Amino acid sequence: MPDHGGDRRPKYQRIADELRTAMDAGAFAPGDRLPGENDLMAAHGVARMTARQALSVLRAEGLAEARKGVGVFVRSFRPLRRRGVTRLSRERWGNGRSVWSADLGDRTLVVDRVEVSAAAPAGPRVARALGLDSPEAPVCVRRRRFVLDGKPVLLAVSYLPAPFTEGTAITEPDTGPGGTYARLAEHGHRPVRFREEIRCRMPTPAETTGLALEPGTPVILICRTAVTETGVAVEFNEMTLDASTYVLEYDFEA
Amino acid sequence: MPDHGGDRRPKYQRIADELRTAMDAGAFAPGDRLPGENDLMAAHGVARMTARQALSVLRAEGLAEARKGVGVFVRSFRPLRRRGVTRLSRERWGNGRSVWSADLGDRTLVVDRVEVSAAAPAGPRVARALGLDSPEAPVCVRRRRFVLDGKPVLLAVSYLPAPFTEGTAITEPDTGPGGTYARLAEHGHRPVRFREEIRCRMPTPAETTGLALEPGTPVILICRTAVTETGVAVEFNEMTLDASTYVLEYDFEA
DNA sequence: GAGTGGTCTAGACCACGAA
DNA sequence: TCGTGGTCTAGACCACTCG
Repeated sequence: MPDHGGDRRPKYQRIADELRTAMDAGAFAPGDRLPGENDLMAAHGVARMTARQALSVLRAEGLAEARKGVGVFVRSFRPLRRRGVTRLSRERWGNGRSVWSADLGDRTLVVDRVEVSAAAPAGPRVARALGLDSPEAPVCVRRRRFVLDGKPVLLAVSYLPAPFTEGTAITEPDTGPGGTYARLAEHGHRPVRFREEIRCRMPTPAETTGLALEPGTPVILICRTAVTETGVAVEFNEMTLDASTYVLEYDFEA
Repeated sequence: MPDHGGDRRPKYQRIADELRTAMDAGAFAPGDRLPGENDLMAAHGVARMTARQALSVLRAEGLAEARKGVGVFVRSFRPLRRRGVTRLSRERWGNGRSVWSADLGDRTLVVDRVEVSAAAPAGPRVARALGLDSPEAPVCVRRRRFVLDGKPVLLAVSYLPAPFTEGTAITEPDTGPGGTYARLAEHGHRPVRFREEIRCRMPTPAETTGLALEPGTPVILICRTAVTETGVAVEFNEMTLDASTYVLEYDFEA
């Protein structure tokens, strides 16, 4: 008979709370091992599935990660800072201190995979974002995966209207010094205005494998549209970020 | 006997995949009822816990929500757009209009709860963000909850150095026309530069209750620092957003 | 009252990693 | 080899919603 000991809350919630409180109090540091299923069964006198459910709560919250055959451990959060504005315009204004201090600015992202298609149909969504007349309009598609210290952290798919990329290095895996935007500028299509839209949700199975995500890790979606001085959209970039890795930063003026 | 039918993947994953694929194909529209635990047990010849685990996968992905005693249903996503740059431009808050008005479509976003403390110790984190000398330095703390059509979607905690707020309406629940920034401007502390830092993670239990979140819904954290022309930080604002409600938007130039 | 999802038990076999 | 977490079964009682 399930005796809740004067507490109406489910057992697995109380066990999870107890562990979470201990973690907050510093009893378990990031990387430390947590009590396993067997420990919780013995300590709380519950069945296997109940102990398991308690741990699954912590994993779903992104607080713990299980390693098969080893144990359950406290996850750590070491953010990678992405500066939305200054990264596209070399200019800084140093006021306003960062809240999440662990700034790994010196680490460099390595492109893991590149996949380029010189011309493919835009499709309705991309055509609308780029302001193209037809969903059949050809676009250059560049897919890339970025890896930080061996762990994939960012998937990016960039769409550019084919007329702007034909005969340029943009259709090559290596776009050359300055990257895509430098090539666009050389051909008179320099992007000057940007819009980034940000969403956040739980990952699809494809994203989970592509980013090697732990359970309980959301993804951040950034959709960037780049526009020239004359108001022509030259790039639509869809990025999928491991939310346990990234902190986004935007500086702007009133 | 666990017969995986020539497939190495777990049964619950294959069941979840089947439902997810059907949802993508449009067999289940947002709001539609999905096959329940009993349906899946019968259809796939599995035990209760296995069918349950399959559904829990979809809930953890934010795709489905369970209603006790009723069934499991496809979740819908109706985003609320938050414009990070233009919403803080001077014209917006200079003319007495609420900065939030621009965010709304046909829906209404109202402040649900306000809690103001005229002077409290900043604490190390806030002191650092505001560039205060001491963690004991007094700050005005304003806590607010915003509700959209009856559902809480945003928790905001704003910290302002007490010297800038003493004797102003900022220490009142109602800050008056133009809000906090208008009051700051009137006393010679007009914020002109802003930095917003964005993170995303799974919610804490407090956030889950405070925002009435469904399981499988991440939260977006925005930390905004507002700085005057002379480089003095006058506000540090921590916001917690229901990620299933919000889309953030940032416009900027190269 | 019937059906639903929420919680829980007491077993079982497996794959994995470390000693 | 041994302990770990991953999966799965076959039951059970409960609270909730709806007709």
